[in-house]
Formats: sequence, structure tokens, C-alpha cells
Amino acid sequence: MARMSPDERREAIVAATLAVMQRQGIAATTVRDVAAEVGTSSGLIHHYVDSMDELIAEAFARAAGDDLRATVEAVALGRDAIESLICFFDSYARTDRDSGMQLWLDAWSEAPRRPALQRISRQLNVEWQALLAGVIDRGIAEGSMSCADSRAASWRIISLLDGLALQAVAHGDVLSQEQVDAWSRSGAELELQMPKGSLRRHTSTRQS
Amino acid sequence: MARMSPDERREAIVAATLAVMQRQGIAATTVRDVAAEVGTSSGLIHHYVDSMDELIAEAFARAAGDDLRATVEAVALGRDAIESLICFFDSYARTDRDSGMQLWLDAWSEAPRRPALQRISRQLNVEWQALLAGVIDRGIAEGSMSCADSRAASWRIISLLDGLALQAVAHGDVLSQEQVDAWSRSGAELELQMPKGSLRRHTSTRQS
DNA sequence: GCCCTTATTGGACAATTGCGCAATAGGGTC
DNA sequence: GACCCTATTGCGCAATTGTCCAATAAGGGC
Repeated sequence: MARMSPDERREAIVAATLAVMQRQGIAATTVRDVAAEVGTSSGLIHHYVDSMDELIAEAFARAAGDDLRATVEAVALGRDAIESLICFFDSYARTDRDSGMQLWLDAWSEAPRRPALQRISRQLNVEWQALLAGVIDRGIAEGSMSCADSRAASWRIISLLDGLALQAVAHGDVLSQEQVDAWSRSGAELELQMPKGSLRRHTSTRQS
Repeated sequence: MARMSPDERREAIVAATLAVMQRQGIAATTVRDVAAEVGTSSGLIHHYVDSMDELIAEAFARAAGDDLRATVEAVALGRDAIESLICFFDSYARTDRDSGMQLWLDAWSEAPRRPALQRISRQLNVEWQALLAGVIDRGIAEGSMSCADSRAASWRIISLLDGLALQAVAHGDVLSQEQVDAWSRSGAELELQMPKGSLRRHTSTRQS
């Protein structure tokens, strides 16, 4: 294989790891599979990475972090809290849930045995909740949303999103993506005492 | 090891498998670990079970099925829908969430690669939703609950429970069991348009 | 064009996996 | 007490795993 600069190579390895993880699951991701995906030998992987755990954690952090950052940027576009919340749901729905949520499931499952993965997933999850809590607080200040406890509300909404997305991945034939998306939004409307339909899809119907 | 009747032995093997699964996670459960837990040789395990996948699926079905049955019985004790729903939450809270939910996470994660496990988890999950939907429909008929779409409501509440329990397992230091329990109940009250506090804990404060 | 750094190779290594099989032994039946 | 069925053993086998390492070659600085 052609010689590459360390930065490029490392990038390629992380990207390949992510691809294998999405295809085969975290538990079934092996050094040799990653090497084959990059198109190099297995020894090269360990030349750039100390251990498999570290590599997996880094690839997960990349994927999940990108999703979060995209949603943070989407939320920032909203002129008021309601628009931000709509952008939040739009961005959340746009991410590739099937592979994205399966990755999260794998991460939660493997976390007790992979400390690096546990740290990353905890941190990102709290950031998701904090992002949502910020929007809710703004909505309360603007008078467009109302709830007894914004921390409880944000955790409940995040949990609802996780739970519903989880069902869609695990039982795709029972619940459709559209149902999950619609139910997520109406659940948030209920939680924040907003008029029905306030959170209806905003962007054009772009589907991954 | 003492010779046992096939039924007893099979029972012991499934029980041991469950113990190992809860201790080490589904992915890290090996034939030899199970054999050591039973106190026999590894060969004996395969004398009773065709494959590891089958054994894992059976052990999971046992554990998760028992939890579901316990809740079904608890719900049956309620004289009206509200009591039944309280019993539902009481029973749900009483189960050992830490190991129970971790088992579910493992199952969802492994499902794509273990057909037997996928079938069981799908079936049980739908039964949970059906159980809750039945209570809600009764509540609507009795006039004590109200919602636009009972199917949507039951899926949302189930998803909320899953999502919150998941957070408690994955981030036990951020969310406490008590918070999760309280937030689950208040979420259901909101969803079903019931007065605040309607679903407060019913049984004596028994904690696992 | 030489040389030294280092990216890259390809296989060795020990540990672990699920599964199979021939041998052993325990217990119920006659 | 002899016998037969089968529960039980303990090891072997092939495949797979993460990790390591000596050898190779590519490419940039002089």
C-alpha cells in the first residue's frame, strides 16, 4: 500500500473502523477486518493505535460526536426556542438512525467492559441532555414552553427519543421511522405544554 | 458431579447460564464459564443444548419472561385501571433494573447476529406494550384516563420507561433510581391526562 | 544519488472460542 | 448381582482473537 502521512493514515484507520463497526457491530469488529477495510496489513493498525479498545472508542466518539455537533449547529440556527426545538428534531431525524442507534446500543452494552467507551458515551449523552435543557429554558423564558421541572423534562424527552429510536431499530417491522418521528414530536409538545402540531417537521422532506 | 435427572440438569444449566450472563454480559458468556458455574464439564452443556445461541436465548427468555409475567399478575390485581397502572409501575420498579436492563441492552445489541434472541426480545417487547395498552384502554373506558391515541400513548410510555431505565444503568451516577421511577410515573400522568400524583407508589417501600 | 527515518509488511504467538467424540461411570431394571 | 442405557468426563480440534516483532521498502533531507 502506498505510504501515507501519519495524519491521513490515522484518519483512514478510524474511518475504516467506523465502517466495520456499523456493518458488523462493535463486538464483532476485529483488527483484521479493519485492516482489510483500509486495504493494509493488520500490523499497521497497531502501529497507529495502542489497543483495539482505544480504536473502537475513538471511532465511536467520532461518529456520535459528529451527530451531536450537527444538531448543536442546527439548534443554533433557530431564531427562537420553538424553531430551535424543531431544528433539533429535524436534525435528529435526519441522522441515519438505523446504524446510529445500533451503535449506541452496542456502546451501552459493551460499556461495562470497555472503560474508554463508557466515558465517551456518558459524556456525549449528558451533552445531548444539556443541549435540550438549554432550548427548554429558553422556551420557558420566552413564554412559548412551560413545564414544572426543565431538568426532568429534558431527561424525559431525551429518554423518549432514545426509547422510541431503539424500538424502531430492534423492531423495525412493528414501528416505522415516520411513526417514531411523529410520536417523538407530539410527546415533546405534551411535555412542554405546547399546542399540537407546534413541532411539525420544518425542513423539506429529506430522508436518509 | 452427581448424576441428575435430565429435567433438573437442564434447569440447572439454564439458571447457571443466566447467572453468568448477568455477571459478565451476554457477549462474554462462554460454554466453559457456564460449565464452571454449574460445576460440571463443558461437554455436558452440549449434551443438553444444540448451540450456545440457543442456550443464551432460552436463558434470556426465562429471565425477561419471568419479569413480564410478574407484572401481568400485578396488573391483574388492580380493581380499576388506575390501580392496575400503579401496580404496573410498582412491579416494574421492583425488578432488579441494573442487571435486568443491562440484559436487555445486551439482547438488543446482539439481536442482529442472534436470530433466536431477536425473536424472543421482539415478542416480549410487544407483549409489554400490549399489556400497557390494555390498561390504558380500560382507563379510557372507565373515564379515568384520556389520550388521543392509545397505541401511540402506550408505545411512548414503554419507550420512556426503557429510555429512562437505560440512562440509570448507563449513567447511574447522573440519574438515581428514585428519580427515574418518579419521572416515569409523572410522564405517564402527563401522557394520560391524569391529576399529578395519581400514580404515586402504592405498595410499601420495598426496594430490591 | 546516498542514507536514515519510519511507514508497512506478513507471519508468529499464546490465549480463547464453540463444538465433537471416545471413554467412563452411575443408577435403575430385570 | 448382572446389565444396559445414558449422564458425565476430559481432552482434542480447527478457527479466531489481540498483540508483537523482525524484515522490508518508500521517501524526504543532505
